[in-house]
Amino acid sequence: MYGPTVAGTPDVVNTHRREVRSFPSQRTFLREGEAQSYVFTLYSGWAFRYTTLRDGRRQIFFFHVPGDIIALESLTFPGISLPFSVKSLTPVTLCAFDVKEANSLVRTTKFQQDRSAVTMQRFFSDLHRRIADIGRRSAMGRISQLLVEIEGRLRRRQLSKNGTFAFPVRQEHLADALGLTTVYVNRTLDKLRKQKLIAFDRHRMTILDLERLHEIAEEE
Amino acid sequence: MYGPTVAGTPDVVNTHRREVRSFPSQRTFLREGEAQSYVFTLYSGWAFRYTTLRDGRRQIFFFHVPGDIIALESLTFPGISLPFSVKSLTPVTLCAFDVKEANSLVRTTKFQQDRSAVTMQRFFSDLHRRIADIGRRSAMGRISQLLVEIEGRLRRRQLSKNGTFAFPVRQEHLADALGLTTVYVNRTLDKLRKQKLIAFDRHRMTILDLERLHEIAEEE
DNA sequence: CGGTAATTTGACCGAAGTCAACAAAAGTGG
DNA sequence: CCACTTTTGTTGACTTCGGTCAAATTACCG
Repeated sequence: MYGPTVAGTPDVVNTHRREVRSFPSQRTFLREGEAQSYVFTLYSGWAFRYTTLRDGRRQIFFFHVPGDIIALESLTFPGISLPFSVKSLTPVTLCAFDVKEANSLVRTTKFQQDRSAVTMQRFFSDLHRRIADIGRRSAMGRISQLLVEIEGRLRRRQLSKNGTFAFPVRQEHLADALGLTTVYVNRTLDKLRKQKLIAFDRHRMTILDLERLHEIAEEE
Repeated sequence: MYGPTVAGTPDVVNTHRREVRSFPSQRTFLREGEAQSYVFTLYSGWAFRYTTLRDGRRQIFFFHVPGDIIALESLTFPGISLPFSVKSLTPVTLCAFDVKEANSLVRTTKFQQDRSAVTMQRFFSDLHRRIADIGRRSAMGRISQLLVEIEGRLRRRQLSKNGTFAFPVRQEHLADALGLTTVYVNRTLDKLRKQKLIAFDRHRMTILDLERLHEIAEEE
């Protein structure tokens, strides 16, 4: 259902795959504090990077969709210990690359270099935007912003058709990603639905009016 | 007053400085969207990276203290456009390095390599922690966490003595960094002061009980 | 079909925001 | 060095967005 992407996957994945690993849904497959000598791309499925506070509260930093590189940072700083864990949201298939080799592959061509620079730039940009969202936007703004971001990322990989895409994220995850509670996420989603901006059932999200949603994302 | 650091500064700064630039206080000297072919170290003074929302709300992502590298990301991804601006909080002196050269210098010795890996690791860790703070901690927790973080960073550079350090950050900046309002930052600082955890006047901060502050930072 | 997990709804609460006035510092020019 | 202005910080009264608690519904799954 959350199958492999084709066009959007960095070529490095297809030409120099090293090792494939699969995990079931809801499995933490990278743990905070570990140092990685591998870099992973998410071949199929969704995952998220997160941390857990001492009393169990959780903060989700980022949702990973098919085609994403999972621990980007260790690509350029192999051996650093990660400040987050990564957990699957659906069954996932990962491709593992030796950091050294992945690096030399990326550096091979100007095309690959630019492509990975763009990837990095988007990632950092999304991460910073998330901080601004949580720090300075209302619940409406945050949720809109996240939906717009994810729709865009999926679209580039042909995983969103007319604003409709598979969305295996529970309201609890949205809450943990956006600094809200599930109850309030629910009420806010309801508001977006009643305003005919989005439609969804449990597994499928449709953005009905991207332009207005984007407007709300920016203004609220 | 916010003078140069000695021991904590990456050696690369002292041995291969390229160009020195100075800016007055309150000057935005790196702008969002620009691509940098230089990497900067903050030789003296404080600065912060931030973004501004359409309606003027501001989110501060990170405070930079003397000895910090300013746009870390462009060290490994030269040419990416930055998702943030950087503004001085005091008069600052920067050392600019050509990215290419800085990189080859860093790669020269195992020592330098490890050192810059640790720097990166700390930076990413602080950035992720900030997200978790804003998303999941109370005002008390957020402010405590930030003070503990900054005291630690300054101490490693000998800029904090017995928990006392120069602190040219206005309450407005704390608010914009932590997703709060100045009024509430003020009340919360007052609470910390009344609990004898910190003391401060406008330019100087003293942490009176680091252990308990750290406890609050983790628990609230 | 029955049990568990996820969503939805209602009633109530409180942490943090808003608005506004004032006080204390810090510049600034004469 | 002092009046004057501007920035910051402080405090009070009141509001609100989002949280909490708890009880339905509704979806999923074996």
